[in-house]
Amino acid sequence: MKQHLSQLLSEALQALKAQGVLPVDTDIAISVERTRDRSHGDFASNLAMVLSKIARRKPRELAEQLIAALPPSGQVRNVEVAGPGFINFFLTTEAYHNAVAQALELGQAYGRSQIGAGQSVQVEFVSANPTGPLHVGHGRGAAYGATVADLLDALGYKTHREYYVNDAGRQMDILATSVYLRYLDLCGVELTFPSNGYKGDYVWDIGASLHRKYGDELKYSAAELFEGVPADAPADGDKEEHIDGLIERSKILLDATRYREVFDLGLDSILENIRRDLEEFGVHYDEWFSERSLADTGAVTRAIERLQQSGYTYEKDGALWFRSTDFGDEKDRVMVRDNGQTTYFASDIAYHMNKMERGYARVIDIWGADHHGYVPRVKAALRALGDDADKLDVLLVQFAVLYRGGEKAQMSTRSGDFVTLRELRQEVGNDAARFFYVMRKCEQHMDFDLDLAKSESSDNPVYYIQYAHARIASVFRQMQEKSLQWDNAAGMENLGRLSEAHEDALLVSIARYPEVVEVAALQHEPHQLAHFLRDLANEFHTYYNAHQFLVEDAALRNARLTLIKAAQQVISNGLNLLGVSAPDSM
RNA sequence: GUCCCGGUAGCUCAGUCGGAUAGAGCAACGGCCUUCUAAGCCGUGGGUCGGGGGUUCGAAUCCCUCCCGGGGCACCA
Repeated sequence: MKQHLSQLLSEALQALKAQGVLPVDTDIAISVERTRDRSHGDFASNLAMVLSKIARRKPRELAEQLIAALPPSGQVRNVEVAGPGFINFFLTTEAYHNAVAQALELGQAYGRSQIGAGQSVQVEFVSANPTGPLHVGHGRGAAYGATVADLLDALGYKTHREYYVNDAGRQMDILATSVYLRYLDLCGVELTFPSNGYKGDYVWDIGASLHRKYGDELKYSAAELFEGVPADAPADGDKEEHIDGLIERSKILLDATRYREVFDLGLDSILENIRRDLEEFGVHYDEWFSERSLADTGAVTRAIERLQQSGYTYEKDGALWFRSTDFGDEKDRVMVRDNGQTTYFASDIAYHMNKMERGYARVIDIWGADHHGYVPRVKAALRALGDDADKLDVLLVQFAVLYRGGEKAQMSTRSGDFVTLRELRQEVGNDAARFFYVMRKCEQHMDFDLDLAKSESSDNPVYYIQYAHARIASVFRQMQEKSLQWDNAAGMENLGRLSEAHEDALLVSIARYPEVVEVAALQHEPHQLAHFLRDLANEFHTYYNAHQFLVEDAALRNARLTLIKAAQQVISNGLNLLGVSAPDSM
C-alpha cells in the first residue's frame, strides 16, 4: 500500500514538473507513513513540506497542487491537506476488506513476502565457547538471532544460520584439563582443583564418562601432574600460570593423542548439550562452523598471507601485526604471537574472509555487547582484504539480568554458579522465554523478570496474546455447540456491516501486519512485532468484551466471525515468527 | 583517560532513520462476572522526554557541551 501511494505521489510529482511548478531535476525520496491518529487518515506524506523550499511555495499550497495532480486510485477514498502541509490519504473500506481476504486465503503465508527476492543472508549467532552449558545471557542472543533469521526468511531472503564453534584455544585447554583433573579425582588421586579451572558439575559428569571409557588407564599421581607447576593464586602464586602449567603437564603425561581424546570428549559432550538445548528452544542451525577447521584447511595462513601482500602488516617485538589503525581502529592488532601461535583474531579474520568467499549478499554477526570493541578490527581486516565490509552488519545484544523476587541472579561459567538457559526454560517455559527475550530492543539492557514470565495473568504479555488466540478458537467451539454456522463467503460479502470502532481497529491491524513484519525484519527489530501483537490482542479483548459474535443476525455473525478468524491468523503467524506457540485452549 | 550503548509517567519500556496534542503495560484509585473463558474489559490520576546551548517551518529524535548508569580498550577467547 505504501508503495502504491508513493507511486501515485511520484506521478503527481512528474505532472508538476511538466507544469513547471517544480524544477525538472528535482530528485527526492518520497516518504509515506502510517498516521498515528486515525483522524489524519491512514497514511500521510510530508512531501509538500520537504519540497516547499525548492518550489518556493507554501507547503499547503504545494500540497493542494500535488493532490490535484494525483491519478485516481480505487484504493483511495479521499486525500486532504492537513496541519502544516501533510497530505493525508484515506483508504477505501474495500482496501481493508481485501486485507481480511488475504489473511484468510494465504493463511500461514499472510505477512510473508518476496522483498528479499531470494538474496542470501548469513546469520551467525550465539557462538558461545563450548566450555559449559548455555546460560541465560546466551539465551537472549539465541532468541534474538533465531527471530531475526526467521523474519528475514519471511521476507524471502535465503537465510543461512550458523554457529561458530570455538573449538581451539586456551579456554578449551582449560576445560580439557579441568575434565582430566576431575577424572583423576574419580581414580582416587587426591589433588587440589585449580582456582581458575571450570568447576561446574558438568565437568564432573564428563570426567565420569572419561573414567567409564578408560578406567584407570590415564591415571597419574598428583606428584607427577604437579611437577614443576607454579603455585596457584591462593598459595601466593598466579592462577593463570598455574593452570597453564597444569595444561602443559597434562599434555606431556597423556601425550598428544590421548590428550586430544580427553579434549574432544569435553568438546563433544558440551557441544551436544548446547545443540540439544538450542534445538529444544526452537533455535535451529544450518551449520556448526569449526574454528579448528580454519587452521586445518590453511585458511588462517592464507588470510595472513593475503594481508601481508596487501601491505597492511609489520613485525614488531617478534610478533606479526595488522595495521588496523589504517582503517580507523584504535590500535594495531597482533595476528601471530612471538611464540609463533596465531591469535583468536587471526582465526576471526580467516572466518570472515571465508564468509565473504561464500558469496552472501549480506552477513550478519550477532555478538554480546561486550565484544563491541571488536567490530572495527574485523571490518578493518575485511577492507584490507579488499572485501566489501559494508556487507557485514554486526548486531550487539546487551546482557540480560535475571530477577527473581527483586533479587538479581549471579552468573559466571567458571565458578559453575549460574542459571542455565535450560533451567530458565524449565522454569518459565519456552514460550515466555522466547517472547521476553525479544520484547526489548537488542541494544537495550534487559531486566528479565522471572516472576512475571511465569505468571499466568494478563500482566504477562505472552499469556495475554496467547489467550486472545485461544479465545477466538473458543468462540468457534461455542458456535458449533450452539449449532450455528460460519460461512466465510457470506462473511466477506458482509464485511460492510462492521461499523464499530473496535472492528475498524482490528481491520487496520490486520492490514498493517505485513508492514510490521517487513519493518521488523529489515531493521532487525523483533520487538516491533512483539509490541504489535500485544496491541492486536488488546484490540481483540476489548472487542470481545464489547460485542457478541454469535448473534442471531446471520450476515452480521458471519462478518464478525470472518473478522476474528483473520485476526486469529495474524496472531498465530506473528507468534510463530517469534517462536512462540499459539494454543487453541489454555 | 578514551570509545560504544543507554537516560522518556512511581516501575518496565515503545516512540515507525526531523513531523501533527509524547504512548503502552504494570503499579495506584474507582467500576464491570445468571451473557461466546474475569487468564478479560471500562474509567481516573500521573511527564521540565537527564541538564544547558544550537541547527529550522518543526527536535524525545540531528550537532555541541556537561551530568548519571552499563560495557569495551590483551601477543585471552
